[in-house]
Amino acid sequence: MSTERLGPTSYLVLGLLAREGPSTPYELERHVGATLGNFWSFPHTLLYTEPARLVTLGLATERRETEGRRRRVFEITPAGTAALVAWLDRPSAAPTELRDPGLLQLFFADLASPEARLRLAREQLAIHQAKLAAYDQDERLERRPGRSLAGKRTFEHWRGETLAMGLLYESAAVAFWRRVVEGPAARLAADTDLIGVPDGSNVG
Amino acid sequence: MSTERLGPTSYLVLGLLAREGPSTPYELERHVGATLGNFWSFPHTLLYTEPARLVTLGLATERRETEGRRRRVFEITPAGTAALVAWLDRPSAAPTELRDPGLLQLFFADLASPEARLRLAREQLAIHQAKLAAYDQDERLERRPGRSLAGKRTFEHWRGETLAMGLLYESAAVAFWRRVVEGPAARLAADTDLIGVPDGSNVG
DNA sequence: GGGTACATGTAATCAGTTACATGATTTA
DNA sequence: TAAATCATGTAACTGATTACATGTACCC
Repeated sequence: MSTERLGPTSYLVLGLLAREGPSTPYELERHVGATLGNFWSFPHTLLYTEPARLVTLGLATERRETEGRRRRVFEITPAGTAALVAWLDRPSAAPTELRDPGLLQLFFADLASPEARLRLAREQLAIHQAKLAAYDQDERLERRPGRSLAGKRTFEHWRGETLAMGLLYESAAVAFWRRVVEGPAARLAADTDLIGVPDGSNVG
Repeated sequence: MSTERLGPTSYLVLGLLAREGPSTPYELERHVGATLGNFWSFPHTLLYTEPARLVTLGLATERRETEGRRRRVFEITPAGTAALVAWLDRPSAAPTELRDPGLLQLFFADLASPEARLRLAREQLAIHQAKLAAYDQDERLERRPGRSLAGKRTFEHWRGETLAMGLLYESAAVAFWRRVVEGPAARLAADTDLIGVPDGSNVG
């Protein structure tokens, strides 16, 4: 069996199907958007085509609604669960890909005008501040009392844990771009307290 | 002119050709590996095919050595420089892609055994600690006296600045995974001082 | 002079993206 | 009932990855 034709997207879908039960591509999209989608984009078309691929591999089944929107509902198979668990049992050693167009532009900023460089830094700072604020908002909603259903407890925890990394990254990015805005004179990544408390106080 | 058939890889090559002058794919590869390649991987084959594409677009020229390895040397054209500067003048708004297989596995760690989860966290911690140590080593070499040639000064600065973001990210990752290793009890991303001084003291 | 690491490429494939398109539900 | 938004998909394309392959220089 070609068990090694599976990529990150495959495991994303398998994992969501395992945790959330039978799902439509749209439901997958919603879940992704609320979690990993914050820092790892999965175009919606992927979440329509990937489950179909999993079906051909015997890792999921497809059922089509007969009424209304006639949506396709996918469900994980035992083989799918096995593949997922096997993947989880073998920690990935692949390095993080940090693909940031802004950083790429900064890398070449010496080839353009100082004004362009400053504009870049300011826009990037704004972008990351906005993202950071969105995380904070998210977290506040999350902590809202009366929302942690018993069964959802575990999921919410893992969700929060993973999002914490995204939040941490955005904090770092804000600190970084702020330094860039302040100019080359400021020493970079050489001070303590580069990253403050991510509680929103460093967003404005 | 199809000026919008250019992606990040195109600008990477254009930028390097602009800054370093005529280069072979292998030279491009070396430069990338020492800088952006630390957190944004560009497979070496890309650096052979992409320059060729730029040639067809009139943004670079190709010359082939006659002796020895008969390497292909690429040089940026005025049109190429123009495209590069135009890109730098229009700051990108595309969000950062943070594609981390380890985080993906953590996100689904509740579907496997607690042991698998702990193993994952430990391995990720080790990976990021090693990366952080490598950055430190790099920086130490960089600061070595008698190495900053006058003409190289500017480049070295931008290089260092961009690398600082990678270093900052690794610091955050180390702090993050350490918390994960310590268990769910520890509150995540809610304390001050999550990220220590990136001087190597937190690598061991 | 044989092995190893360095260096240079080609070709096929495929995951991911872009472009396009339409149906269903809600709201005003 | 028209407009807007939500939801659901297909198909073409292409940038990136994988697999393969070979030549050159260096070292022992």
